[in-house]
Amino acid sequence: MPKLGMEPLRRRTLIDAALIAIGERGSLDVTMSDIAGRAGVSAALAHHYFGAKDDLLQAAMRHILSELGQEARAALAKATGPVERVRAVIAVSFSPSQFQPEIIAAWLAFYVEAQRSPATRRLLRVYARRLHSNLMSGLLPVLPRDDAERAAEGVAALIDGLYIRRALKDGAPDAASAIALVLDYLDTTLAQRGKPT
Amino acid sequence: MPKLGMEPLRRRTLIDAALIAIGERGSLDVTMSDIAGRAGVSAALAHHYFGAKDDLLQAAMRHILSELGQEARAALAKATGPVERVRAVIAVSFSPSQFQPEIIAAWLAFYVEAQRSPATRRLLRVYARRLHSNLMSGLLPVLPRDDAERAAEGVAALIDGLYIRRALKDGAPDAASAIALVLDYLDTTLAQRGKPT
DNA sequence: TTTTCTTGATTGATGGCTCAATCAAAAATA
DNA sequence: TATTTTTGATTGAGCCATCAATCAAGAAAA
Repeated sequence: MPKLGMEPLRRRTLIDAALIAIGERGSLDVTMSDIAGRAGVSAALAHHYFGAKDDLLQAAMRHILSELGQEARAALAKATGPVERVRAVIAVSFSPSQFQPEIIAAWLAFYVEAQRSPATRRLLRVYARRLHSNLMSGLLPVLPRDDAERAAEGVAALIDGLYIRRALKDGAPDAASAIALVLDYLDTTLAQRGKPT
Repeated sequence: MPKLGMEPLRRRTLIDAALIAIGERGSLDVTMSDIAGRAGVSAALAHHYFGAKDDLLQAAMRHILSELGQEARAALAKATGPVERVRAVIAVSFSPSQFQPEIIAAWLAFYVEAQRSPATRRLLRVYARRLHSNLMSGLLPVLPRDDAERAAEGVAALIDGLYIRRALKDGAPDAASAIALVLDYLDTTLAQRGKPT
């Protein structure tokens, strides 16, 4: 029985704490002390395990990205047909674990960070490409390539837009109506251009 | 003949400088010295005219909001019919003066700031409401209220989403294809649900 | 003991903001 | 007109707080 060191536990705890802090403040403008405090350790320890603050933030970003990817894979596995794949991708984007103010605030903050940090930009591009390819895997069988591209771009933009609007949480759409809106867009597009299902 | 003081000139210059700085860095993480330097004055003077840094940033936000509003009013005035009004709103959102990386980066940064600053949040809500009402003024005459609401929400989300995607400037859509995408959404929605034009 | 884990204390840098002082031009006064 | 006074514009210098990052030394575990 391999005895694990503290490292994985600490890293995980610190990442969770970082995401909570980011979510609460709504930006990456959080101090290492704050994060470490939430994790119940000293700031020095956070540096010990992550090196620099940026590395911890990167790890946090990677974490939500990886969770999203996991959910997406699971949902795609259950999808029965092409269009179902697209619906699955949409549903995951607005699942309770993703479409909540804290996570959304973190996403937004990371988008801003991407302007400055090439590493973060790279991560966001990975996400964008994965989303695009997931959508295309469902759209290509039922739409001509050009229309599929357009539809994928539209769905992706809709998702991002609904996210950002949710961040203002004023008349922000809840998950249900957000999903409905995107599905409506999808159905309309398919009805107009798609091969019959 | 009223002799103007330096104040309006300086305020304007500083606001421009702030927007350039924000656009370049891609976030509100700009120093007063940087902004003042670009404006060719000392940091102390910036404080003299604006008080706190937040006040200057607020003013900068108000400025781009006001420019957008002006363009929108002008475009709406020229619109001949309801649907033309909607098209005008869309066109303005992607006009060269708005849909450029620096301005978009500023928008993004302000969305993040809104998480922390109630004043900024208020400003963004003003924008959101104005956009919504502009869209509705064109949609209500040709769509049942519920469908109009949905369409307005969809168009708004699409616009925001295309903005945020442009910020990553990877496979980012250019203005032309962004407009095309939104117009396509509009036409499709109208074709499906609208009264004939 | 040796190794791992953890922290308090410290440092160096950054950056918002204040303030006293300067300068120029206008206004008031002589 | 010449002189004094006032006022707005402007800045350099520096205070002060915040924070990321380091380090050396202490606890805990092996």
